[in-house]
Amino acid sequence: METFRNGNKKITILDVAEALNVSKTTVSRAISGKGRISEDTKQKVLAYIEANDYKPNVIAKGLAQKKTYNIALVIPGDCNLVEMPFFQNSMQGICEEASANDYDVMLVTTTGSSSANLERMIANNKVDGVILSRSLVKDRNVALLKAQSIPFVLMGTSRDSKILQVDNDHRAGCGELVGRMLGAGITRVGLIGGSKNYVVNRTRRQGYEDAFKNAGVQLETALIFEDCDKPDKIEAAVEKLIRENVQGIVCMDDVICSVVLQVLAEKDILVPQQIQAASFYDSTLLKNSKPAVTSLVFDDKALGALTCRILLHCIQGEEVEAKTLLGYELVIRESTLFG
Amino acid sequence: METFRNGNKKITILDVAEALNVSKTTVSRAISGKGRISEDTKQKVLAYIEANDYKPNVIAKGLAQKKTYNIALVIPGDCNLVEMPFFQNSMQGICEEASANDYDVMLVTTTGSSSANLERMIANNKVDGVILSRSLVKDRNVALLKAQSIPFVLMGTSRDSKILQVDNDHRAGCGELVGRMLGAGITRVGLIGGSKNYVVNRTRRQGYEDAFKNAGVQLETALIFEDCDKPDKIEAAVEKLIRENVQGIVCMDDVICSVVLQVLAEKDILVPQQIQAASFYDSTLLKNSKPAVTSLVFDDKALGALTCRILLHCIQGEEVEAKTLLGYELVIRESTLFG
DNA sequence: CTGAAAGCGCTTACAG
DNA sequence: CTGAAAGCGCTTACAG
Repeated sequence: METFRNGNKKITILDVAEALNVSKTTVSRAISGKGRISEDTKQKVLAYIEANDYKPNVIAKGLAQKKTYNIALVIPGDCNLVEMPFFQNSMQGICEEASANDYDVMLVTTTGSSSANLERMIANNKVDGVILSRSLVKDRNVALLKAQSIPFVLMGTSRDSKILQVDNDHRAGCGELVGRMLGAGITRVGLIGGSKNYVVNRTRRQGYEDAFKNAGVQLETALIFEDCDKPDKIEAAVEKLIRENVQGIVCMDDVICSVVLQVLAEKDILVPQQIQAASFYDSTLLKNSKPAVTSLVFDDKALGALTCRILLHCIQGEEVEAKTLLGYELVIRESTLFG
Repeated sequence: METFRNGNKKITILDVAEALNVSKTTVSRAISGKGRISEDTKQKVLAYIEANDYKPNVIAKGLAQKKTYNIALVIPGDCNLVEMPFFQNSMQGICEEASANDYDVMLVTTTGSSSANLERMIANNKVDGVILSRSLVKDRNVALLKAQSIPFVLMGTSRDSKILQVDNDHRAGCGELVGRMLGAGITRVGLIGGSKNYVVNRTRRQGYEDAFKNAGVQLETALIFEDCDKPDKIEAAVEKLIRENVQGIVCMDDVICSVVLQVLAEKDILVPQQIQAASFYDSTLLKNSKPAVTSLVFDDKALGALTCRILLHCIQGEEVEAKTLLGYELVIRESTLFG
């Protein structure tokens, strides 16, 4: 019975040591590459390991080294539809990068403002570091992490310059998009954005403001609508913008944009002839809509991978950039009329 | 220096043993509740632990017990927009349930058909069991898991009765939905579904067929359109269904449904007066569309939690149901005309 | 009821 | 270049 249940019992470092008539120390050294060891014995050990499919027990290794080879990824349990692709894609980038470095990622979903789950995981010594993803303006996870002095990096933006952060450059992206409109003589351009609780939405607005400053065009706050997280708020915003005679509307996400297009269509306002439209969050929604929408595209997967890499460096005690910004791409489609 | 860096150094079982003048064994027993121990000393230990905020090192505990207190969650790295809410919500259910049982969940994203990442995690002994989520018809993860004889449960459906599975009852849900239409005299009802590579889409079709069988109505395969994973395929399907004079259309997801509504609107076909429509995947898309769409709603979070619970039971060697089905809710809105 | 000791599978000074 | 030994922080027969 026993034999059956242990059919594929894992072989340990001791097994290979005995088989090769060397010490565990030697085997360990051959694997880690640390410490002096002759090339000969090293190859011998490596060959045996390869042949017998030996895999070191990472848990035991971790115990001895006081490491876990795990990182935690904290994502909001209650994110909205619009943000799911961001989390999905960045998640994949993180997992792949971690895997490539023999790390694994533990998932922590935070509900509401409670950081109990993260706390538990840290108290249990289960991770070497953590990735916080796209945070709210008021984030209690940050406070927790700081108090525990555990390495962490924010995949997103924060005004707190003390926390490591890497993000896509929403500000520059939005700046260029709006700047192009202004440059094309479209000076009355409205902005419709989601919840101001999200730092990312505030960052986008900054890009909008930058563009006006750079173009020397007077900003009109009456053309800015934030916290439009429900269809009716978006519709109201569009109607006001129409009354303001805007020539262009920039939307902070694809859902907002599709509502905008719908409202404009209902009112028989032509896009782009009468009002131009552009958006963040390239998606099938925007690609397939009529007209196809000019939009900013970010590489979320690359963002995840980079964030993970930076955290890993940080865990290994290396110096890392305090803030890293990744680029963007502006895909121009039928909904706009600039170059 | 040292002292600063170890400012919040974790206290170990030895520390509490010495502080209390008992053995590590005793402390361990007080915590685990295993083995004989006097109520007095137990309380003494527990009190000290509480007061000094001692947390056992789960890694060390795991090493000694040959357990990890981790489970892996495998999700497709490349799922489409429509499925994201499913993964997000079930993920949350899983994490919460795991947390409540002092387990943590490791994330594995599989790209394409490669199960390399899962393999690595298992080889590294990092998990006690794994949850496979909504699988493809041909799933190589299953084969891998079986070969390793590691506990796993599928959050979804499979024809392989040997694998533990828990799913929402898409079949019964679809059966009831279509059955209601048939019962209301709407006998020409079309079905438009996504990729047949997904088991869940096949399951839904079964429900559709069940309804016809139960109602004694002859099924017409000409009214069934599968693999409609692109807008143009959906449009083509709708046009054919119109020519077939259908009275109702059932869509397998909200994106399909929104395309269907769009096509019908373009052709000035009234919903529900001329053609009724219903869908799976309740979402804001369906709730806010005009008309609001009758749809099947499933509790993905509960599904995740239950799946996790079953896996945990399985890991603990308890008997579990081979297959568990969770209910559904049919939300009737303006797009249909039955009771 | 309690404890000393061995063990989980590794790593790493230390000595040779 | 190699190994014996101690240690990471727990658990668990075994003995008392």
